[in-house]
Amino acid sequence: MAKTLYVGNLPWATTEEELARAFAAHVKVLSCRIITDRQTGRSRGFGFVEVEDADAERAVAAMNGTTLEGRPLVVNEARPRPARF
DNA sequence: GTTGAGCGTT
Repeated sequence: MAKTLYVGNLPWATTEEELARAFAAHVKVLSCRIITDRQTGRSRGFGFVEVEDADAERAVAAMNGTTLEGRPLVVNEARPRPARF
């Protein structure tokens, strides 16, 4: 089982690898995805991290409020997406 | 070459 976490307030130059490393230091990161602008391909400043169900709250408590690259991170549980038909 | 509140692709 896995839960998706919303990570906001990310620096423009932050990559998935850096985000995964930051979370991997506290919890097990199953997958990570940085949302990039489809038009320009640049980072939108936020992303999503997929972690274990039991590690979700731990990841939020460990990473939420911390600073990455000099910017305070905002970590919360991602909103459920409407399933596609 | 920029910006900064916000929830994403098959």
